[in-house]
Amino acid sequence: MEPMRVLVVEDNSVVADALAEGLRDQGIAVDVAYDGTTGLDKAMVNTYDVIILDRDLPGLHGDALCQQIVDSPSTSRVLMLTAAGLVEERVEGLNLGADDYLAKPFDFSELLARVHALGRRSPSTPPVLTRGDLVLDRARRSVSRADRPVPLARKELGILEVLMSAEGAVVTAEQLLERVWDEHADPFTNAVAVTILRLRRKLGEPPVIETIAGGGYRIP
Amino acid sequence: MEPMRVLVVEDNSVVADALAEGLRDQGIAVDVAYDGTTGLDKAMVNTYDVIILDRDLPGLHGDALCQQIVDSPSTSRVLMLTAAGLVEERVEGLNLGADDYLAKPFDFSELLARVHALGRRSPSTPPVLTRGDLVLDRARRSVSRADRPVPLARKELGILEVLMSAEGAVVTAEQLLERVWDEHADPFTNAVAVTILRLRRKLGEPPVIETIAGGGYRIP
DNA sequence: ACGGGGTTGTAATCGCTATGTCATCGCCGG
DNA sequence: CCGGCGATGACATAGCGATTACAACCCCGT
Repeated sequence: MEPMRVLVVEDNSVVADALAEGLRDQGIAVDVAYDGTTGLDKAMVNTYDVIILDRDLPGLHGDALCQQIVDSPSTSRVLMLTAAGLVEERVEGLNLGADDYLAKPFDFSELLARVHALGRRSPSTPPVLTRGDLVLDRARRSVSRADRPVPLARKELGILEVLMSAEGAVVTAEQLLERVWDEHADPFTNAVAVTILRLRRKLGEPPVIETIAGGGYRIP
Repeated sequence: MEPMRVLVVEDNSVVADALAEGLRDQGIAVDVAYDGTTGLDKAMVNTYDVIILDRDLPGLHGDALCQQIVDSPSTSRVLMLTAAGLVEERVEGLNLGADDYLAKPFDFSELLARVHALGRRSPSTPPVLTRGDLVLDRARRSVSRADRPVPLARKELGILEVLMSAEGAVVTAEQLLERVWDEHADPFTNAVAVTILRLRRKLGEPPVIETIAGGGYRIP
């Protein structure tokens, strides 16, 4: 399954890195931005399920950032971290369109619970993807071809999910790396190629995944 | 969809009525009790998805009421309102079986979010679940396989209940943690794995619970 | 209060397989 | 022929889930 994607925007690098590490331990793909401007860039370019946003940011303030995210076509949910647990702060954040709040200092497990809660609410793509005789049922993490079940490993399923939801468009190996692994993945790896190979084997004949010379894959 | 059913138990009638009104605005069916005894009566007679319970009640104390509700065959979730945000209060409440807590003063939207979160996990599901030769009777808290009774411990039953009501969908270990334990549970525990193991043993052959590599269980 | 069976969580270990690395292969275009 | 890119095969291993053993705890009756 495609992992949940989270962006952490926090200027204190110690906090940011600790958060990122903790979330990654949970199998979440995490990107980090140490200031608001970078955060906004990443939020615009990539697609995240949840954006964890420190309210007190140097440069571009968390409130402004939040508003921009909400106004953008992005569907990301925003979890705002506030310094004090004041009710007024919460209300302000609410008005700006954040989806949840957490006052520092917080318990990591509580943060985790909320991130998952938000991720679950995230507008989910259709539960069942279909392409030709291929069917991918997200809820049961199962794939079948011509009514025959095809057992897949995690990354294989992730790749197939991305390719199928691309609706026939070409997806570069690099995009696959970002979405199924995360942005910190070694750019020189050929893990994608290997996984595509194994995926093709399991899916059998006739071939479903097409290679586009010059760097990309697609399912027509 | 059937509306969510909520009971508010709160002695301050101003607060109680405000809450009720706010919840009704959200399309929730709300009953109100202004003291613990009445609250208990209603809780026993009707079926609620969520019971919002003021801890500090005249007459029958909130703690006692909570315990009675939890011990009863009712499947209602309890959201306890505590006066102070003291950690001790929170821990006590959870030990008594409350599913969540909220410290006064609270933001209404936060209360709402939590009520929905709790309600989501307490569907007014059928009283008897069936899957293959497995039968789970919620009211009697009993399980049988191929007409043979299978005695189960509480957590085991909880897990089985979640899996059976998932209708063949995959449930992640983490979702099980949230629903069978509570949302503040230690995310690094392997309690789920152990309980699944014991559950499998008691259920015998052939295996009912399938493991989906990549983090999940299901009953096909 | 006391004791005991049953229940539950923790931690250590085991075995397996999914996954990544590396080296090689094969094809296509100059 | 050669250079480059993607496919492939072989291998090493990290990490996950299963399992075991144990300790803490809870609830019940005496």
